[in-house]
Amino acid sequence: MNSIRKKGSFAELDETDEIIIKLLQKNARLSNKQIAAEAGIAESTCSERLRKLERNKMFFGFHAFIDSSKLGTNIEAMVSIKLTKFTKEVMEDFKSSMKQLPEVVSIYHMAGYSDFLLYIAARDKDHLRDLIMDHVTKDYVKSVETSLIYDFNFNPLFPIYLDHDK
Amino acid sequence: MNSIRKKGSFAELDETDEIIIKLLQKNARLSNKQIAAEAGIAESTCSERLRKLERNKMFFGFHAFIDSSKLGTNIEAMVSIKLTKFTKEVMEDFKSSMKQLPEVVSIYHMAGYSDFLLYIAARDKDHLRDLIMDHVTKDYVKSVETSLIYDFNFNPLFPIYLDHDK
DNA sequence: CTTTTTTTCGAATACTATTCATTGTAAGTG
DNA sequence: CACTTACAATGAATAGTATTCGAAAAAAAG
Repeated sequence: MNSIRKKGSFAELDETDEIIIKLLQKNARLSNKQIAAEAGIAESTCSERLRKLERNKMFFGFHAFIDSSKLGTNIEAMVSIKLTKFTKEVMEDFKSSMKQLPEVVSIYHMAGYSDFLLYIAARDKDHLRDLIMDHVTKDYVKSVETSLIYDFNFNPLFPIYLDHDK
Repeated sequence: MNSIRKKGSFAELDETDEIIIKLLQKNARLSNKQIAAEAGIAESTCSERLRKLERNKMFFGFHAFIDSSKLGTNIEAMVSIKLTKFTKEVMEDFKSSMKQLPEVVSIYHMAGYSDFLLYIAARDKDHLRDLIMDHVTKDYVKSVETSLIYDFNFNPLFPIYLDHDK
C-alpha cells in the first residue's frame, strides 16, 4: 500500500467502479437499484461503493443539461481574451470575476494564443455586447475576440485512462 | 393558447419549474422529496412536474462530472480547426467523426476565426499528438492549432432568460 | 497456513416515489 | 357574473427503493 499511484490520484478503482462511473456519466439520475443491476452487484454493495467514490471526491458534481433554446438563450459565443499582465493575482482576479457572471458557462484558462476562452450564453446580441463591454473587459485586458457558436456538443463519457494491470 | 411563444420553444415554464430546473442543474441526484421540499410543493406534484418537464424535452441529460486527474487524464487541450471546404456535407462529416472519438469532450462549431474548437482530454502529450495526427487531421482540414488548457471551469447554472410577464 | 481486515451479500427495516380519489383553481362560455 | 369544463395540487395509501446490519466470503497481512 501507499504507492504513488494509490496516494489520492487515481487507483484502487476497479472495473466495477469504472462501470458505476460510466453509468453516472451517461445518466446521473439512475437509481442505486438500476446501477447495481447493470454492474451485477448487490444493491447494498452498490450504495456502499457509491458512498466510497463520493468520499474519495471522485465526482465534482451531477448536473442537468438543459435545452438552451427553451430557456431564452438565443446567442452563444466563445470569447478569446488576452491579458496585459501575467501575475497570479491578475489571473485569479479575472477568473473569479468571470465565475461570478451567470452568462459565463465555461472558463478555459489557456497556454498559447489566448489566455482565456469564455463560453458565454446570452439573450441576444445586445445583451452579449453589453456583457462583454461592461463586465468582461477590464483594465488589464489587452484584447477581446468574439466568435459566434453555431452548435455545441458535449460528450458525457469523459475518457477514463486507467490500466487495471494488477 | 397556441401563441408562437408557447409552440415548443420556451413557455409554460413558471417560477416553480425554474426552481426545479435550477436545483437539478446544481445537483442532478437530488431526490424528488428534496426537490419538493425546496420548491415548497407536494411530492406528488413535484414528480408530476418533473415528468412533464422530461416529456417536453427540457433536459438533454443528467451527467456526472468526474475529477479528471483521478482518471489518468494528464493533458487537456483546445484544438482550433480550419477547413478548406464549407459544404454542409464536409461540416457534418467532420463533426460526426469527432463525436466518435472518446477523447473529444466538447465540440464547438464556430463562426469566425476558426471553424471548430475541440476540447480534448488525453493521457499524455504523445497520445494527444497521435490522436490529432491520426484522427483529427483530414484531407479537408486546412489548419490545426493546439493550445494547452491549464484549467477548466464549468458553471452548472446555465442561465435562464424567461420573462414571467403573464 | 493462520489471523486480521475488508468486502460482499441478503433479509429486515427505514425511507421515498407513485397512484389515485378528492378538492381547489384558473380559463373558456353563454 | 354564474356556470361549465379542464387542469393542477393535495395527502393518504400502496408500491417501490435505499440503508442498515449480522453473517459469510474474499483478500491482504503476518
